[in-house]
Amino acid sequence: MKQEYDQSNILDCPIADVQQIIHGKWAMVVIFYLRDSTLRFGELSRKMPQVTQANLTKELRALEKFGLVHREVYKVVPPKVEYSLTDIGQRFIPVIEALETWAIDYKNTGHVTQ
Amino acid sequence: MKQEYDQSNILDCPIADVQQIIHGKWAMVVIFYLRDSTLRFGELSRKMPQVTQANLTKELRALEKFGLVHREVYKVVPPKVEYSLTDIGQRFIPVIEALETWAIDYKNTGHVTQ
DNA sequence: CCGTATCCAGAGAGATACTG
DNA sequence: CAGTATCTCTCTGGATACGG
Repeated sequence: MKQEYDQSNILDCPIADVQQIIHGKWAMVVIFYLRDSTLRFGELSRKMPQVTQANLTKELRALEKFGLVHREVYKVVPPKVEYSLTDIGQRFIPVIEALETWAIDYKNTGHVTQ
Repeated sequence: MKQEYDQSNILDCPIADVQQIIHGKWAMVVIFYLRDSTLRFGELSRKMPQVTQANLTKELRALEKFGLVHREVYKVVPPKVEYSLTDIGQRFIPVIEALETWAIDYKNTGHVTQ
């Protein structure tokens, strides 16, 4: 039988909490693309062709649930849905920027992913 | 049959590359604990009681493989193994710090994980 | 003390087809 | 246009036991 443990207080380490929110494979990439502008579902989807619509929807729903992304539905035909970062979502941008800096550094020092 | 695709060039988005490296559940937590000092395996293990030894080993091997963590083995009895951040590993610390700042912000604005 | 070797279960990522 | 609905399948995290 699987052992029970309290996922809400994994460690006295704030990083572990973040992991709860940003564990999706495409979570940070979505935030990356939304940082400058509001995007429609199709626009986002075209920027991330490797992600299926189903998975993109799941990721967006997760980010919405955790309050990082706002979903605005327009009652028009054809349907129009726009995604944008919330306030706390915007405050995540410095993390993305630090990550970008590091990624470039990583490549420039001869490291390779995979 | 599963379709082949090039994982090394997923998107023209540097964040996607980082995801290749930092996808382990405990990767960032390990870096968090190693940022100030070199730690022995047992010390690290005690700081992260939720992680089994097997998984901690796996994560450390992965981080070593990607060049973020250095593993120093002392040929003594009993065995002594020390882990520390490499140069490129140290340069990841700003990301961790940005993440910490955000995590605190996230909680202070009434958000909850889970 | 610091691991390795197995095994298993579940989450999640992908493919595909369909709908208001 | 912007999703659902399924189904599969891999990955990896967790449990447990053993080894130099």
